[in-house]
Amino acid sequence: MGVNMKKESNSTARRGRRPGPNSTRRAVLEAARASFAKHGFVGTTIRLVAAEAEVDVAQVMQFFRSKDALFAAVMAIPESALERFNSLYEGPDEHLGERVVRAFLTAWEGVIEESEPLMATLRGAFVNDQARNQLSDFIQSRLLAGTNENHCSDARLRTGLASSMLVGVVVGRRVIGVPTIVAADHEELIRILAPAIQQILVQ
Amino acid sequence: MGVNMKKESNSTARRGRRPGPNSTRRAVLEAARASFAKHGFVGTTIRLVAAEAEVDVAQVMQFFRSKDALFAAVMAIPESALERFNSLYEGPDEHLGERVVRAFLTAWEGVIEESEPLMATLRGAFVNDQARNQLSDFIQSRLLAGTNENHCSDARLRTGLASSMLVGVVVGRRVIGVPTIVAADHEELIRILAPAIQQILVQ
DNA sequence: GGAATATATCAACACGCGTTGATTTAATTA
DNA sequence: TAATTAAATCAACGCGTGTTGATATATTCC
Repeated sequence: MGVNMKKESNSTARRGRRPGPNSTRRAVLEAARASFAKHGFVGTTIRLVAAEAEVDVAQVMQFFRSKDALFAAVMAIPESALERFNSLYEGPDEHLGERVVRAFLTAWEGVIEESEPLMATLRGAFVNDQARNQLSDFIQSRLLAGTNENHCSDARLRTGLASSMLVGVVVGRRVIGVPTIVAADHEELIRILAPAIQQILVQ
Repeated sequence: MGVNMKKESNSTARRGRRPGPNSTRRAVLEAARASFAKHGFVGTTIRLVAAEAEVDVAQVMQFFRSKDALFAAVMAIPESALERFNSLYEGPDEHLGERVVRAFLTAWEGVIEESEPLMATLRGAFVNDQARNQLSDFIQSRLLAGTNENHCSDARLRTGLASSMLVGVVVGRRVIGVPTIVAADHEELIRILAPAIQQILVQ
């Protein structure tokens, strides 16, 4: 009784084929991440992900149990993106706005392993409840994670608004594709946005 | 030869039943507007729109030719919303930011006949090319329409960014539903956002 | 009345989707 | 070798979708 030990094997190790290098699973995950980031949740089909990863359709369902589970595996916000926001409040207060804008731009437009899950979450937030909650948490509390002051409701609102506005800039650049905003480079954006974010955050 | 004159009728008016009060068409349009605004383009099914309007499915396809055409008819940004932005530059410059924020909040959260097409366009921008272009134009040039100065590229970028950020706030409130941002009322938002938008617009 | 036209209803098509089951091949251990 | 287990492939199901055609019922003009 107790735990389910099959047969009389005295070894706890399971027998049979060990999981291989799992290169296929990773290929599926990367194809899915790219597709979810580019086409959104409903615009992504398992069949196309499978084709992109050069894998059978049923294989995708065997690794991940469903399309929702596959999406959940993709949109897990990577640690590297979260850590980017943890040390924002260290440093001179008069440059807080600039540090925040830089952190956002780097997270959303840096290496694809970091930005694609965020884009997938953003696009999915319009359709998928889990993505909506995750993005809500990100907007609400990412900028608050670095500070250890008492968060009066006004500070919570201010950080939430600053995050929303920067997400709006990302939407303008990478979803809607407003030409003028797309054409601007990071330093140009920082020069204009940093003072405004600064004003919102520190009153 | 010439124009197509049927029979020898000397009257250009067509015979047969004249279009009725068209109450059904309007009911379909209102149901579609609400659904596109609430559930987005892909989340809206013609069958549900027809059911909501208490109309047969094929009727919807008879009035509007396709789902895309129905969506196009819905997301036409109403004149009242556009006019809201035409007189923004009349008045003291030190209150420009406040006027802009007020115009956005009123357009996006005022009466549903005005805000629903905007919400439909916003949600559709993630899937539909036409909606994306329309929203891009709105973000790019709505704030510029009121001014008659020479638009240096810097001013175009600044107005585009201000619009994107305010769209981001709307996304946070009405799409993602960030609790703190949803809970804030208009005056609270204006108090925090107006100075930041002011700073972006007038440098 | 009778022709002409708009409005409304019914049933079905073709397609792509997520998902499932059966089956075969490959790798690992007793 | 033989058993065990994972990886991979094939074919299909059930469902909901946008869309279409045939058909019946009103309404308007000659």
